[in-house]
Amino acid sequence: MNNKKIPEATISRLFVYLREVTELDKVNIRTISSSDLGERTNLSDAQVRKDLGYFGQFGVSGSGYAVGELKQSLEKILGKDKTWNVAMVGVGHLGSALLTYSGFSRHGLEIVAAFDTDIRKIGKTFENVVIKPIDDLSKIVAGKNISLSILSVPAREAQDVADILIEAGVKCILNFAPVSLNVPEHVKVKDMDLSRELETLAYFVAGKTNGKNK
Amino acid sequence: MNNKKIPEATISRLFVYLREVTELDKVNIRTISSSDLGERTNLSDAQVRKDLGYFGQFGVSGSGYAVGELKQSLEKILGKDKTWNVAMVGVGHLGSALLTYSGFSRHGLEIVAAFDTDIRKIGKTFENVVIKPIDDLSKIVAGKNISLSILSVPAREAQDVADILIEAGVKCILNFAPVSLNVPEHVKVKDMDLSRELETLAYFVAGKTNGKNK
DNA sequence: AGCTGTGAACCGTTTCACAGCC
DNA sequence: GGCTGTGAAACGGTTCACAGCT
Repeated sequence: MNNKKIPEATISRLFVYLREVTELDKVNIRTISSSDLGERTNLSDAQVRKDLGYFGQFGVSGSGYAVGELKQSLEKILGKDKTWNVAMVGVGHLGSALLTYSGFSRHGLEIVAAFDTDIRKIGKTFENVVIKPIDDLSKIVAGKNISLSILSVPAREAQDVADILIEAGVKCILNFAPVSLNVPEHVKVKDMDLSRELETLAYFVAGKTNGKNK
Repeated sequence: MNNKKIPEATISRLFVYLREVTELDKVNIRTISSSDLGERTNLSDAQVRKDLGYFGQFGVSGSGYAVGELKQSLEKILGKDKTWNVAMVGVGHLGSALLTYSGFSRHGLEIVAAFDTDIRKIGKTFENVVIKPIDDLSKIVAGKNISLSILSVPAREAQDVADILIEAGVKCILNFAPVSLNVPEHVKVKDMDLSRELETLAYFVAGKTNGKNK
């Protein structure tokens, strides 16, 4: 075992290993080595072993990891026996697309509430979720014990809405608004700034390639 | 000056500084110190100075950075005088939301082509972009000199489509499919695995908080 | 022989701390 | 006095390399 601090990147990769191992299990592959698993996930064998090593020793020297066991262990570690209630704030193009995205619930993430300021949207239903006004956010988030949220409101409203979410007890924000949110220590934010990510990628190939002068 | 290798994280933050400086410029603030800029972006003053330092010395000791100049310098560094053609592949809920998202073009990213396999979608138009079959991808991507792409197809199709994109000359993929894509050295991929990001956030607050047992 | 688990080395990035400039 | 620019130190994470298990 090991009680050192576990890198966030390791946790994130654990979900990737679980995904892969689940596939292997489906096709009845019983055993996988760190190097094979690394190849399937574009990671090094050492990386795979080190990541798994944080949580104990479930490999077998000489043969690798038992797929079924590894799958179960990862599910346990990652809390796959739980479901999470998620609040969605901002039901524009992106927000409504995410509301109808089935990928979340497949991973134990249930969007159980959605909010918007636009009166024309309030009362509408997407995938069994009724859009409510932001004024109701506090009560609903507390009542449904929601600690995860997705923020897809326009940039200028993002900080205000984040404040309301945090005040209501939300602990995590997946932030699609292109702004730097100010949040207290105990709240985790992950920025999903699509334009910025794409521009950053572009920067590194810009030499060889072909943006056009305006 | 400085010709050391520049971290990707630095480039990504440069876009954040530019965003902030653009706001400051709008409200006629003429000067900003590294610590003020750091506060606005939730970064340390040292981080701000080091990032900017990679590209020369545009600060003024004792008073800080001239907002207008810094804005221009950042625009130049980041190639904001260019526009980029982007191909969108997979026009489901998410893909069509992204097609109608105005944030991209505001940043010089023009979605100039969109593709899908679903015959019912082909020929439809979103924001002046006509959906074409994947079979036409190669020709169109080459013809329009497209080096950036957004991949929002189902997981099982993602690798095949990525191969086609790369074969056609695309250099960057913003990947919304929850799979580890195999790509050659010269192609850059940024994974946008929404469920994984949210689950990873959840993991770190799971102790204190309240996922429900299934 | 094959493969894991893990200290140690390495590398990239961030933070510190201070000399130098305005 | 205030703030930049930047080497040096610290940190965090990845890769190496090998002892030990099966």
